[in-house]
Amino acid sequence: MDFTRADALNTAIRTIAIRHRALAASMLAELGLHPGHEVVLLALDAHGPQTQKQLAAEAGCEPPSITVMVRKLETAGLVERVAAADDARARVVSLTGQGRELIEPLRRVWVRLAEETVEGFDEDAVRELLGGLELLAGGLRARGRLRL
Amino acid sequence: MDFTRADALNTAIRTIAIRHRALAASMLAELGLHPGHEVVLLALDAHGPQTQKQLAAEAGCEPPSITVMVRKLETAGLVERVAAADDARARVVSLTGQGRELIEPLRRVWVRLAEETVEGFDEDAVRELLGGLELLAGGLRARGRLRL
DNA sequence: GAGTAAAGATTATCCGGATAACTGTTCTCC
DNA sequence: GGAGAACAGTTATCCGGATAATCTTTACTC
Repeated sequence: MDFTRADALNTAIRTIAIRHRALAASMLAELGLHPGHEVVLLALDAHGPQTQKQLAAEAGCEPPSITVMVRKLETAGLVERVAAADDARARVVSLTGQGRELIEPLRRVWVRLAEETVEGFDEDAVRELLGGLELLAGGLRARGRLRL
Repeated sequence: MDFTRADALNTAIRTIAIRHRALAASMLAELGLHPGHEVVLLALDAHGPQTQKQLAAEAGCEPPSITVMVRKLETAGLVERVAAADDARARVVSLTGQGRELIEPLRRVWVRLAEETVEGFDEDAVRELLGGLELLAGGLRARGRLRL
């Protein structure tokens, strides 16, 4: 690949990353959340109570990041941690009632974010783009240097 | 847009953002750089000495981020800042000889990163994907809440 | 069963990047 | 030409996310 093309690709990804996150941040702020928290909450909603290790895998980030986020969500009253019955090392995280109440608004924000992200794209373009993004994500995930 | 689709889109973008950055970080580390620095160096190489405001615009991030990165690049000896001749507020940043020497290896790393990112994609798929990413980036840039 | 390896979680410390607040300079307009 | 708005930059402080190291508990192996 020539440099111009490579730069265009890397720059586009960087720009999308920064802007999508900024947009997410401004929308999530309405719910008192920071970007990253939504992933944890949605994962808990989708797959029920689970350990932080599982959460890390689902959220696509490292355990220490989960520890911190979960602690903040816990002090915010959205989540609770209890020691796992069968393993004293593990802690099972689950949504509190207050956390569950936040899920519906959160889902709406999540949809609005996606819609704004692809605003101006027609149906086919979105489908094509989504396909490409998922391939890209899959490829990067596979050859990532990360532990997960 | 339904939730499933929205989630797929948001998650893919988040995953790509994290992984691409992680991949970049591991490659840039070979040159002693952190992600973000390369954007500044490449901008200086592409468009010559410029103020930090211009750098912020080119790098797609906020002035305070540029201040810190430029200071680190300066202490690393890759960049130097001189007061602008016509404006005592502004500081013009330029590459040092040592910084210029890093450009070629950096460009190679940048190309390698892009190649690894789209590994497995054929020529047409890359072109299509790049087009979609640039549209996405443009749209997000346009409706961003950021100052730039 | 004892001793070592592996795993879950946490802490500390680094980084980029954001906003808010502040400093100092330039511009504008009366 | 003097007052106030606008602007370049910096600092302080927040956040997510990463790695490395540590602690505790479980699992494996002899």
